[in-house]
Amino acid sequence: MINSLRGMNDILSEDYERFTYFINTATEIAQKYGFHFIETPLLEETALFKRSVGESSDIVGKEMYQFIDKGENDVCLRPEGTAGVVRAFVQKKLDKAGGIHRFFYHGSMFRYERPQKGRLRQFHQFGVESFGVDSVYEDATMIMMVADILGACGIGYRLQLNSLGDSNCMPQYRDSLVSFIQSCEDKICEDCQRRKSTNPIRVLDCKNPTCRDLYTNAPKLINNLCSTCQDDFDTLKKILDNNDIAYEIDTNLVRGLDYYSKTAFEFVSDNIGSQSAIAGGGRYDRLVEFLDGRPTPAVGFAMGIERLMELIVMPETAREGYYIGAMDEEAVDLVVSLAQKKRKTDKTTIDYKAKNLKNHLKAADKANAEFCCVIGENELKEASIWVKDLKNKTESTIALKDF
RNA sequence: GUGGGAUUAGCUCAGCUGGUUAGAGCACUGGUUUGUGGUGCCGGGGGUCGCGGGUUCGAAUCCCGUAUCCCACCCCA
Repeated sequence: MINSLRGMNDILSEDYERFTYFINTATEIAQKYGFHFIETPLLEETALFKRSVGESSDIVGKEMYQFIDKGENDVCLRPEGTAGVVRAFVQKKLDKAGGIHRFFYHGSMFRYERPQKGRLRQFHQFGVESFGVDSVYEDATMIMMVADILGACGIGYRLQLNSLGDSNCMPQYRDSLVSFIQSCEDKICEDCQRRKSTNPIRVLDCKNPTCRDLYTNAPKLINNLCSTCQDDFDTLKKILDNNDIAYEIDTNLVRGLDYYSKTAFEFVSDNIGSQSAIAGGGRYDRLVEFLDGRPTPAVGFAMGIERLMELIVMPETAREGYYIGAMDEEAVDLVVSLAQKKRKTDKTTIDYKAKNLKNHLKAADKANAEFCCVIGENELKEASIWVKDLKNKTESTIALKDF
């Protein structure tokens, strides 16, 4: 038997119901916010991710499905969605067109990681990207959209918020943090030594108790924001307050991707194990120009669909449509024709085998049909069909021409 | 990539320190009280016990390897 590859799942049956329910719900909401669907390729030039996600990130450093194709192009399966959307945005010259462009997408992402619950090698994200709006109101709107989607799916969450600063204040802060780390370099753990050069802000999030103690005196980004960033962050909090969105400030919240600036947020769930981030996003005002576009402010988020799956509260599925069966072999052909006719307007299932009434009722019940329709000896004689409403438990025999 | 646990029927699992034809519940399927379900009764099919080696008279059970899943780390959605 050939099995699927490690970390790659099939989605079917109940999972598929939940999956499509989520996509449909999220799509509907994104459209209400004025976003338009965009589909970008699963395969892109490797350079795209190196320049956008950043070479220092784990994603690019060790998790990409990267290979040389038959044309000797260095390509890889997309590990995240934003880079491709930005590439498309620039390639279609929407940056030069100006104005506001809002997109949403959903699809497979690939990361070569060790799988565990809520972490797969092929997984699915739903995301949105907004281009051309520098107002922090757009950041707030993104957060409210995530809240709406999660709310519509009955999913509880905590929202964590931070500001990463911009090109004004971030580099300065980074420098001061690095020199702080250097001051106690001999005492910190191995991971932090590595983080110092790859992603220094991450050290603040270290779980090692010794490191934690040392870092209590480290400079805090939140205290080193420039006035623009500080004002925007204050405004963001005010907007969320006004719209009844609860949040926690997490000064250690760092997005793993290099392109983020200013607003960073993460929605987490306490009910799905250690992979608790269910949505993450933020502002990335510099990314469009990193990818050779005209400088364009942008903000977006992505949600991990697999992590949401078991949290989604599905609506009750009501009985629907018809089940048609025959009690005598002679009626089977008639039943097939009737079903074909009914299918033009309603969900209809049939059984090709003649069975007694009891078995048909059982089958209709299992198919979750609203009506169980049966043709037997009596009905065949008088050109009628017996119909039972399985919800109201009422029954009647009606002429075939009225069925 | 590192460390730990698990893997027995379609699903959830039992199977004690190795001992004859490997079990349960649910699901599936057939028959039933001669045309009334979801909630009766009786029966049936289905497992080379993840895979490959080894120890043994004998392995689901012990050992080694391997694959996958789960947990923690790393990191992220």
